[in-house]
Amino acid sequence: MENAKELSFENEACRKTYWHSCSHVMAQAVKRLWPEVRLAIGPAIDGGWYYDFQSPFAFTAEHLEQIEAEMRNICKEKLPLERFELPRAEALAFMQAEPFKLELIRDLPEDAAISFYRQGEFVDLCAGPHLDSTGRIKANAFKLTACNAAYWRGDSKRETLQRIYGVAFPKKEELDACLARIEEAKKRDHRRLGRELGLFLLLEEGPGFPFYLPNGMVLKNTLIDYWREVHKRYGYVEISTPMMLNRGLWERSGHWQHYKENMYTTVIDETDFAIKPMNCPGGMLVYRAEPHSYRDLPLRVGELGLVHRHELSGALHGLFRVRCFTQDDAHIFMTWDQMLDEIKNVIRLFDEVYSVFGLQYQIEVSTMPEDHMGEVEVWDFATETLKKACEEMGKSYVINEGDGAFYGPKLDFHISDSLGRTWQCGTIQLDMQLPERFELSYIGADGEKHRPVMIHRVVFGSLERIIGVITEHFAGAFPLWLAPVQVKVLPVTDRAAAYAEELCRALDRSGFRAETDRRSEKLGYKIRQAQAMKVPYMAIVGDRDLERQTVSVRHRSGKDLGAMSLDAFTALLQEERDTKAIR
RNA sequence: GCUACUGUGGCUCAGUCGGUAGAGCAGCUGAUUCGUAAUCAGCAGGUCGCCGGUUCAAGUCCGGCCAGUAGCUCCA
Repeated sequence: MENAKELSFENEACRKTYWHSCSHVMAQAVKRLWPEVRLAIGPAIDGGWYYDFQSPFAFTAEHLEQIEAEMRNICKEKLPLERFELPRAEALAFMQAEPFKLELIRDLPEDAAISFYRQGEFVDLCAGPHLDSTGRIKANAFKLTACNAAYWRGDSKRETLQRIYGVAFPKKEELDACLARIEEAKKRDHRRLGRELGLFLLLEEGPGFPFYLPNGMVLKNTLIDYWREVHKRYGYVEISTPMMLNRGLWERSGHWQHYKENMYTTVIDETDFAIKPMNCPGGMLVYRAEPHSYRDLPLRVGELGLVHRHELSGALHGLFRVRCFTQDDAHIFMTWDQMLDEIKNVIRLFDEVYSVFGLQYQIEVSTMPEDHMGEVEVWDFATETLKKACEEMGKSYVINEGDGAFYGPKLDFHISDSLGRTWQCGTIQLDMQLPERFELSYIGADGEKHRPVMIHRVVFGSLERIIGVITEHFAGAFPLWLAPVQVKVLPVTDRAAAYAEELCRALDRSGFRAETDRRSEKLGYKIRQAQAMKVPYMAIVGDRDLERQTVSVRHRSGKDLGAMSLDAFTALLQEERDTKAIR
């Protein structure tokens, strides 16, 4: 008989089975400790499992420890997990004490075989599969990581349940590594780094409205410079549309009817106005302002648009989810024939941008939702074109069934950072509706008016989100080209202060962001502070350097690059900056 | 918005059974001039998130708001 060590954790199905059994063991432990707690559902998820409970009291960290202890007992008891089936009526009777389970059973098809799993005194409604014994679970290699609220069936109008999350591995060392990763992620939290590095501020006076500090502004502007350079190369033009437009415009775009809850509105001269939550309607007006020829297409119009959305207070999260942000938007107007090539062109651009940051990504194709507008055939064609573009670019993708916008299917780019966490940033959304609503047209080769297709796309998602992502990805140690301060000049004594200032000015003239730390502190102290600010290079100058007209260069990695001439140092910096190297 | 939790000087935290606040770091001043991750001394800084209640007395108890954290919902 195989033992737990031989369990394959390589494949997803095996991991999910293991975690699913863990969730049953956890539920069993909870029922042993507090029989009055009601069971909802407990699936395996990416990286672990959860179980939702309805409990008369709130679970705390102490409760989780109690549950873990009981789970270890259950593992030691080596209870076999046995499957059995019951006809519907008996199943309902059997689960009568569990109202959530009853609801689940009632929602199963009339003729479905209703399966259960038993382990000792505990039985749960479950389709399986499971491990054959609770003894297979490594008792020292799991942990209950969190307890939080969740709605029954994900519906905010229904009961609020308590969800307990857990992680488990076949070996204790893997659990420890996982917990260490969680700790590392905390250290990289962009909200903490944002404060420490002087990037941005979030204040009570403006919930969800970030303030940019000088260092954050350098970072943001550098990203914008790069964005403009790339987009120019890919054939984009740039526009800017107003922050506030009248009600008629938002009614035409459909936002007034469908998005009003999220919009900030006001009245000016007895007319309703709304602050833009999206840039597209303004972009439509620009397109419509003059006639277009098929020769102009594809027309790629970029806009770094500042948008405001009244997000739910509980949804706000650092720079990842704010109420005011700059989308690196672009609207591309084209013919149906151009769609495939144009989408490939956008994917190419995304590829280039993400690789500069050393970010990997996974593409998701979101297909037609139930609540949609337009003909099914048009949707099919558009969706197939998105898939084909990925395939021709050699990109794999997963399908996200029914998750498209009501106006068209989309490609979502899920970026994964250096800790393997994923973030949704880039998206390419086909829009078959706005050109219709705004009656956009172009004159074809046949001299007739035609309706263009449009795509919305963002690479960064928003400047705020990408700043948050790369701050955590680089743990605040930005590559030279992005670093707010690139060189810190550190005089060892006051005798070298003037020389230090001179060096700093020379670096500035060469286009580098350099600062001098002239305080009469010891060198070690100044280095410590420069390190804390993650400044890429420290240019140390003392009597020796003064005498030989050199600079002693230290990299933030701790590496001492020794004394060199200013020219040599500048050349080194230039090479690293211009290649956007990650060091 | 919902559930749970949190809210003390710029930051990290202490404050015991309610008796009108402490530390370290950062800051400022002075001394020190010291070559690769913390020199020493002194000074200054808080109506304890806000409003109300209980009490002779509230940072400490109660209520309501606000903000934040974890998640749910939503999403760039």
